[in-house]
Amino acid sequence: MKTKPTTLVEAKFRAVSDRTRLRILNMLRDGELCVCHIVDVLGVPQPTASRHLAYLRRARLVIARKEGLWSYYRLTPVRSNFHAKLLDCLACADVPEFATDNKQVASLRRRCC
Amino acid sequence: MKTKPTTLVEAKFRAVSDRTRLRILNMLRDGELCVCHIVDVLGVPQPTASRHLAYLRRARLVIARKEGLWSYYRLTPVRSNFHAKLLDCLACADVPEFATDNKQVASLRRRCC
DNA sequence: TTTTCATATTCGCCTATGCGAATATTACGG
DNA sequence: CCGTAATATTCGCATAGGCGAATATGAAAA
Repeated sequence: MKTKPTTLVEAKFRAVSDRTRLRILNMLRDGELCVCHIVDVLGVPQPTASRHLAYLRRARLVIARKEGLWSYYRLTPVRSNFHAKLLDCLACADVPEFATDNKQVASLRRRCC
Repeated sequence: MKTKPTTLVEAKFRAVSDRTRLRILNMLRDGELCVCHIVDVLGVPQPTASRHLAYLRRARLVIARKEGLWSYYRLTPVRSNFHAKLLDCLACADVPEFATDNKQVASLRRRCC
């Protein structure tokens, strides 16, 4: 078994090559959110969101924080030039769902959850 | 069958989530190369390189130019902000093979092929 | 401790895709 | 028209990963 180990670069790129995960990362750009809100905005079953969040965690793109029953996710602090540039890509990625997602997130934040 | 259509953003990210394709894109950053040189530098079978080049073409990341028996590939001219940022990511991606690839490419170019 | 709520993981199925090997295609020389 | 060289595509197989459904985990409440 001589499978070449996957680099973190590849892992990060693969992580952002899925629509749902792109939407999650975009939602987190303005700060942390709890899983239940992410589920609401995405409109997907909770296990689906959880699986994608785990994927993003493995790629070191998000970090989770526990508080009682709730888990809050946020973007991992940028430590490399590559990571910074990758987030720049997100900022100008043309994903149809971003617009409505952003509105819903803004609305959630206004209700100060 | 209600499969959501994949956006070009996702396609581009998926295209760069493979080591071999990352190496190809990196090699092309300084200008076009013909397939046989790409094969040599990568050290993979010709059909493998060809398949990855086709993948990159579908994602609109590279363009091919035919000249007699040879095909020359180069990076697609940047037309979107996203595309530009994505290439910026490549420039600071930490991929082990880049260093030696760059040396081999530089050597090829010096021999003015 | 039993229940309940929020989240995470597992399972089964199906598609996407990587790879080696074989084959097809295309263009040129003879 | 053949043969050959350069490149592209196809096939068969194996693994990664997406999804729905079911289940597990973990913490707070009763």
